[in-house]
This record gives sequence, C-alpha cells and structure tokens, in this order.
Amino acid sequence: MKPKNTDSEKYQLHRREAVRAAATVFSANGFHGASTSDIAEQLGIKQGSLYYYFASKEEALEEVCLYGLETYTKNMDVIAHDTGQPFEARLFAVVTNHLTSYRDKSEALKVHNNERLYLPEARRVRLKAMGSKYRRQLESVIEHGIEEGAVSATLDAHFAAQSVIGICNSLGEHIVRETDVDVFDLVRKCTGLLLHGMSSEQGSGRPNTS
Amino acid sequence: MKPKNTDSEKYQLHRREAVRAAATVFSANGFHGASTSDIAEQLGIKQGSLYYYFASKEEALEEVCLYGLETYTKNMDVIAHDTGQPFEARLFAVVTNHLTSYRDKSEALKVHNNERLYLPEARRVRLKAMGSKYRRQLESVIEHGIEEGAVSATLDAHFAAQSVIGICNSLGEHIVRETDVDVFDLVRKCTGLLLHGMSSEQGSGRPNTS
Amino acid sequence: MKPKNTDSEKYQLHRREAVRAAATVFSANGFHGASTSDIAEQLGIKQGSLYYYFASKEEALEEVCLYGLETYTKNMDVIAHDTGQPFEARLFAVVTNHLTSYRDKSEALKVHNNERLYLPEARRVRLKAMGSKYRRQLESVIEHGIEEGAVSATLDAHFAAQSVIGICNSLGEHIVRETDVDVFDLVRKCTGLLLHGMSSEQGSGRPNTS
Amino acid sequence: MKPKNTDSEKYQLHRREAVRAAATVFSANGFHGASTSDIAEQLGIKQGSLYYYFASKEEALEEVCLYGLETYTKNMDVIAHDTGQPFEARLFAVVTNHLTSYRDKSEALKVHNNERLYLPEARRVRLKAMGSKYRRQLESVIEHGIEEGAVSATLDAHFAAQSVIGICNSLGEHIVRETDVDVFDLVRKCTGLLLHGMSSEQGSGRPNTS
DNA sequence: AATGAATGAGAGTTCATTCAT
DNA sequence: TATGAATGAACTCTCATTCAT
Repeated sequence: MKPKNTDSEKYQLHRREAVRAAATVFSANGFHGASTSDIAEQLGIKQGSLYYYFASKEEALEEVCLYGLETYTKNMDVIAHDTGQPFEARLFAVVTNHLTSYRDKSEALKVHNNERLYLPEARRVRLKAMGSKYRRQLESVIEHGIEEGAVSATLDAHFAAQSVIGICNSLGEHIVRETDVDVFDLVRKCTGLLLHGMSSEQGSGRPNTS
Repeated sequence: MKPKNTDSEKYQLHRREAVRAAATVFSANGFHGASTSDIAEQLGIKQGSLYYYFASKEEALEEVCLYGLETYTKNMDVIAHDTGQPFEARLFAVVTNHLTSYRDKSEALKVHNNERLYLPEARRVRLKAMGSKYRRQLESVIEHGIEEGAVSATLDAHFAAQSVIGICNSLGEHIVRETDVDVFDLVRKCTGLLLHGMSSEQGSGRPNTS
Repeated sequence: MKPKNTDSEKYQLHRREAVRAAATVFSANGFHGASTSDIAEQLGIKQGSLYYYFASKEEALEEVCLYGLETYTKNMDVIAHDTGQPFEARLFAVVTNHLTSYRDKSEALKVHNNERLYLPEARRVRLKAMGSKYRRQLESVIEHGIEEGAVSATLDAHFAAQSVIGICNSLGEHIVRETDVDVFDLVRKCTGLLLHGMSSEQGSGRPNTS
Repeated sequence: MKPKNTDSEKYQLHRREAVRAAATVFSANGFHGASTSDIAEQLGIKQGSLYYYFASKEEALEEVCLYGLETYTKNMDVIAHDTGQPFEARLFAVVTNHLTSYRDKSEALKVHNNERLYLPEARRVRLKAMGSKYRRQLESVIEHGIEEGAVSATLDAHFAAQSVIGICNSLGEHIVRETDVDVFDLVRKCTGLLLHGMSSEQGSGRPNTS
C-alpha cells in the first residue's frame, strides 16, 4: 500500500541486514517463540520500525527461508549440470555444499528446516519448488552414479537422497550449535560413511556383489 | 493448590490421555504455536480444566517429551546389554527401535526433537540425561563393532552415532507426515545404507581394507 | 473455536449489557474513534475480558446495530399489517415508532445510522435485509394511502418513504443529543409537516388538485 | 517549522487539491478510519509530504469542513437577503442550493455532517458559527413566509428549519452514494413535499385553515 | 517542495493462568 | 472433577508525526 523506494540500493542493503537479524532470532527461539521486538532489538531499531522492511512477521520468515536456500540451491545447480565428474567427486561436492552452507548461513538454513511449515501454503510455493528441485537434482546425481556403475544398482535413489539430506541436516544442526567445528573434517567423514558405510567388509554380504 | 488424588489409577489414566492430546497439538503446531485451548479441545474438556492435569504448559511439554523417549530408551537399554549379538543384528535392532518408535509415538518423538529446546534448563535435565545415555549406548555398540572387526576401524564412533540418529530422525519425520509407509522396508534400506554405503565397490579404495 | 456456554441465561444477560456499553461508546466516539478499552471501562471489566463476549470489535458493532433495529422493525411489522387504519393514523404510528425508538435505544440507532457502513459486506446482510424491509413496508403504507385517496396520487412513494426516514433520523439525532425533549410534541409536529407541508394553502397550486 | 511560502499562489492551489483529496478519503472511510497515507496516496505524494500542507490530521479535517460549507453558506446569504421573492421561490432556492452543493462538493459536505464532531471544541467555533447562521437564516425565511401568509401560522419555524435540513441531508447522502441522480427532479419533489405534504386534502383537517 | 527513514504511542487480539463454584 | 469467568501481560501491527536531507 505504502509505496516504498523498494528498489533503492540502500534500502536493499538495510533489508538484507533485517533478514539476517530475523534469521538469528528465529533460529534461536523459533518463529512463534520469537517476537518482532526481538528482531528489532537485534537490528538496533525500534519494534515498529521493523515494518518499514517487512509487511508482516510472516513475510520476514519467508525471506529468511529464501535467503537460506539461495546459494545452497544455486550451487546444487552447478553440481547437477557437471555430469563429467565421477560420482564420488559429485557426492563430495554435494556434502561440501550442504555443510558449508550451514557454516555460512547456518541460522537461515536451520530456520528453513524447522519453521517453514508455519508459513501458509501460499507463501511456501517458492520454497517448495526450490526444495523439490534440490531433491530431484540429488536423485539424478545418484541415478547417474548407478548408471556409471559407481553406485549399487539396488539402491533406491529416492530413499538415498532423503538420507543424504537427513544426515547433512542433522550435522548442520550440530554446526549451528557449536562454533568451532572443523567442517571439512565433517565433510570427509560424512562422504566416507555415505559411500562405504560403517562396515569393514570387502563387499561380501552385499546382494549386488556376487 | 487443592489436593488432587494424583495417585488414583483413574487420574493417571486421564493424565496419560492429556499427555497424548498435548503431543498431538504440539506436534502439529509447535509448542509456541499451540494453545492450551487447542489441547483442551483435543481432549474434549474446557480450557481451564487442563490445569487439573498440568501445572503449566511447560510441564505438559516436558511430559510429552518424556513420554516420547520412554520405550525408545528402554529398548535401547536392552540392545546395549545384549552384547552377544553380531554388530549387524544390533544395528538392525537400533534402527528398528528408532523407526517403530516413530510409528507408535510419532507425535511425541517429533515434539521431543523439535521443541525440547524451549524448555528451561531446569526442566531439561532428565531429557538430556536420557538423550546422552542413548547416544553413549549407541556409541558403545559401534565401538564394540569395531573391536569385533565388523566395523571399519577408522570410523569415528561419535560421529557415526550422530549420523545414525540423524538419518533415523529424518526418516521419522517422513513417517509422521505420511500415514502409509512401510516401516520395515525403510528399516531394511536404512540399515543397508548405514552398513555398506551407496558404493558398489568391493572394499577397494577404503583406507582400512589393505 | 473456544466453545462458550453461549446459551446460558446468565451469559446472555451479561452479553446484553456488553452490547449496550458498546452502543454508548460507539455512539459517542464513532466506531473507529472508540477503543475496546473504552467499551470495557464502560462495562466495568478489563479490556481483554471483553473478548469473552465478542469475538472482535466488528462483531460488537454488528450486535449494536442489530440491537438498535430490533424493536423498531418489529413495531413496523405490526403497523404494516394493520391495514384497517386510515393513512393518517398509520403515518402517526410510523413516526411515533421511529422517534420513541430513538428515545429508548437512541445510542444503538445512532450507531446503526452512522457506523454500519464500516462493517464488511458479509456482516451487513442481516442489517441490510432489515433496513430494506422497513423501507418497503413504509412504501406500502404510503401506496395504500394513495389507493384510499388520502395521499396525493402524484407522490413518488419511494421518495416519500426516504424523506420520512430522513426527517425522523435527523430529529432522532436531536433526541440523542438533548435529554429533555418532548418526544410526543415532536411526533405531532413531524406528522403534521409530513401530511400537510408548510404551506397555508387550500390545495391550490397542487398539480393533482385540478 | 521551516518558513513556507504559504501565500504563494501555487502553494494555495496545491493546498486546495490537498483539501479535496482529504475530503475524498474522509468521506469514504471516516476521519478515524482514514490514514494520512490514504490522503497522500490520493494526492499522489508521499505520506510525510502531507505535513507540508497540513500541520496535523485534525487541521485537514477542519479545512475539509470549512471547504464544504463555503459556497453553501455564501449562497444562503444571498437567499436570506433577497426578501422580495415569494416564499415558495425562496424555499425552492434553499433546497436547490443544499442539494446542488451536495452534487458539487458532496464529499466535503458529507464529511462535515458526519465527522465534524471529532474536532476539538476549539476547532469547531467557526463551523458552529456558520451552521448556526445558516439555520437562523433559514428560520427567518420561514418566519417571513408566515408573515406574508404563505406559511401556516401554527408552524414552529425552528422545528421546520431543522426538518428541511434533515430531509436535504438525507437526500444528500443519497446523492453521494449514487452517481447518476437527477438532482433537479429531487429538488422539485422535495420542495413539493415540504410545501404541501403528502396529503391530497384541500386544506380540510388543517387547524389553521379555517 | 518533497522524501526516506524512523519513532513511539496505542490499537485489537490472543493466551496462559487463576479461582470461586 | 471440571467449568465459567475474568485477568493481565504480551504480541503483531498501524499510524500520526518528525526531521535531516
């Protein structure tokens, strides 16, 4: 209603900061547990002034979620199109992307994972689209791995993709909580586990190894 | 304030139902997003009457979390002490326990995972104790697996335990959302992935296989 | 959502008082100019408690308007069906009803006249129905007067009805403001003016008298 | 605070437009229901810029009311002094003035009628003076009609004046709402009703006609 | 002559909690 | 054992107003 100079560079910059502030407090207290006062305080302005940047608390949540997925999905685009790489390298890239995104935008990603369901259907369409695309791309990476023989043919790609996302997110939560985590160590361990499992076996006992 | 017959069997029965009702609405809307009205409605009583069963909303949340962990951790106790079984069988048991708990008490477990952090420190001691114990027991299962040679010696048990929990929880969320999931199929796939990874390799390329 | 004992006699009684309190402050300050605090204060309860009786400020406005029209339209029903009376008597009854309603429920009627347009379309259907019915009934009284020869045949009944309502409402505002008005004197004067006009003429110059 | 060139012709022109914009939105939403944003938008400027033309929202309301009464009362001045005309002609002129004012400045007049009471006493002195003067002038026209024998001697001039104003305002509201009203038809009907009433009688039954 | 940005007060509404009955 | 009624604090959101630029 009130036409703001929504295109001015300065406005966009300040709004970014507002999104980050919102990410911080949503991440700490959850959407319902965080008040607009908290966000404003985190940003160093008064509560009412927040509405210069967001039309509603819900809009703030949506922006935080989008912000969280931004680079994360963009990077997946690159990985998905880079079909020349061997499967191991691509999986490594996937995990690296996921976990480093957590390091850089941990709060926003956590908010996306835990709070996005509180958005009304209408506000979730873009998020849903991005999330589905991500999962489909990950699945295609896995399927490609099956085709080239690097991945066990009996693997359910859909299930595997979900598991990869699940592990990464649970490690991500860890990264959010503890500040001094060696992310690259985590990436290595995680990729190793996903590729070879915990077993010390030489392939025996695997249905597809005969 | 008034002395309640908290020991009477009937009271305990009704309270159980109250806990389940709370689990349902906390699981659907989150702790902050759910109102005591919602819980009362779910239970078929009037709002004020809830306080006959809970001293506060927070107490309700604590009860739900404890309820969620109950059998889940009890079962882990059994698994942990059953050192005679081979590693594969024990891991299978762990995953089965985790995922079937989700099927039976899905809501309470989900609430524990997502909302327990809104409890004040004081109320979380028991939960923390149970959670830590669970993780330590899982770690000991894994370490035992290493000792008996079934698990790769290079594996970081702490990390692995966390990953197992992470995958199971992410699959659990899935079970909560969709009603007709074949849980045992999930268990099989999950254990397989955790044991052998995605790779089709015969153990080559694994640092510890030489 | 919260099922209240909306049928209990006591509740209904208290709610009536709440409606009257709302009528008082809406009448004094207008819908937008009056706060729910004002209403609560007028009623002798705390602001938040008002919501035990109304789901929203808008609902309160709707109730006030309905309350204002209640007896007023009920009486018109009686007048409209009493076709045996001569026109003069029926017009007298109409004006009496309108102005005494103002004396008894002045505030609610004033609110209906001045504030009902701030209700969203959906909330106005019943009011509209009642208002239209009232006007139609008044028109039929006038048309009946034309048929029996008491009213000038050239008169536009729709226009006349509107004028009657207009005069009565403007006099009503007067009744609201000043406490010691002789309503029956007003009724007499008003009916006289409406019947015979201001002119001292003997009917000459009237288009239909030739 | 900053010295404005309030006397410059351009400023006065722009201010007029601001007053008209305010009239439009006050008329549509009421004083309390309309925001300074709405006015600014209607005027095509930004919200803060409004304060270049009005020191406060209240001042804007006052200006709108004065603007609405302007020509309306000026015309009444002319009618009141034109004592040479017969009563019927003067009444006709009064009604014409009232209703055409509504056609031309409908919004401002409506605002005056419905919202002026929200002005603090101090801001209403001029309006009150103008309104009282108008009513007194109308009364004197009626009294003059009585003296010259055109108006029934039993008529209460004060009451009659109020009724004239009441009818005209209620018709005015009608003009505001519906765009295509034949105002002159309304004027004719209205004057007719006021002069001769609804009755078809030839003077019989009138106390003063004997 | 007009705007972007902020403010602070207050609005309507929700809700956990209390307590007499 | 449960309820009706009320409370007060917190919350989201709106808005008139200010002022440096």
